[in-house]
Amino acid sequence: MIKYSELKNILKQHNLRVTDCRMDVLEYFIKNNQAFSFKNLEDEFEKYDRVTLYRTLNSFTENGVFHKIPSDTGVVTYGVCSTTCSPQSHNHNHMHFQCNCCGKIECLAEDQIPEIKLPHYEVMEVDMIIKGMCPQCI
Amino acid sequence: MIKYSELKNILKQHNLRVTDCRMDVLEYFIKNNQAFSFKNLEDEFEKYDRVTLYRTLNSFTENGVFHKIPSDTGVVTYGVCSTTCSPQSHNHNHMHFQCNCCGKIECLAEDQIPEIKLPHYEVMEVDMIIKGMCPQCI
DNA sequence: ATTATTAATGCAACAATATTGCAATTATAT
DNA sequence: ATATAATTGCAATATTGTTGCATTAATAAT
Repeated sequence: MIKYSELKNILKQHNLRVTDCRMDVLEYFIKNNQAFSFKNLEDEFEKYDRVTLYRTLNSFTENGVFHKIPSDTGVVTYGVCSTTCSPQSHNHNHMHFQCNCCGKIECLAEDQIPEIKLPHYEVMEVDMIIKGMCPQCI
Repeated sequence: MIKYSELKNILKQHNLRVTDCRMDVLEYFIKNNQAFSFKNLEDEFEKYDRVTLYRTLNSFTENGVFHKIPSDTGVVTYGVCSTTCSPQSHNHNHMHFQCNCCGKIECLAEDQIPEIKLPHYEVMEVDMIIKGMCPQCI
């Protein structure tokens, strides 16, 4: 269980004001340790206006608290950035796992991403989406 | 330049009727050798109704002619599947490159995808999104 | 602790994106 | 050439995301 003061510090470290909505959303992501879409949040936090949730996701993304996770469904999900990310130096290499059974999306350790070399290209960022079965569903 | 009869064969091989819209869309993808979004098609093919283009993309995807390319913008783009793909056996490993400069999205050779091993997980499909600069933009 | 300043929230309206039903049309098989 | 079955275009609808603005709340300054 993450402490209130820790959540607060994360917001402050990213130059974000501390508000109820931001605290609740951030806590929800961290305590579940998985990625969520806007729709997930809308269902979970009916007490907040849709627009506020959109803006929360946007400000978190712009300020390096969250990163967007690519998907081929048109539905973007968001994950908490590793602690080394900031608005200035954002770690752009991510590895994500999506379970075909329960649908859960997780962020996996970045150091597992193999180095990619492409002749004639300049590689700046690598994002891997791995689909399959998670330990709980096997 | 791809021949009319070849395009026709691709459609027939995937159990799709040959229509003007499908021929035009497929030719557009193949001759440009890159990925396009719905929006791209809508701009290119004003002669066809938006709904028809949506349905064309969906039928191509469902029948293994196209595959969807993940993105973190919420805009899905589509790429032509390799010739070995069919509705029955679809090759699910893809490597895509998106140029941060010109925006072009390309499908890269599948054999360049490194094998991923995740303890406790069952990996079924790997999709890599690589961002950077393409040869033309460097 | 109180006040001034600045930012976030909620609401309404709007914009963009995607889907469905159905009649008319077109493609394929016979 | 005709029958059958699928695709198209249009209209309506649903879903998803954004903007402007008055009110409210959070931080900084006193």
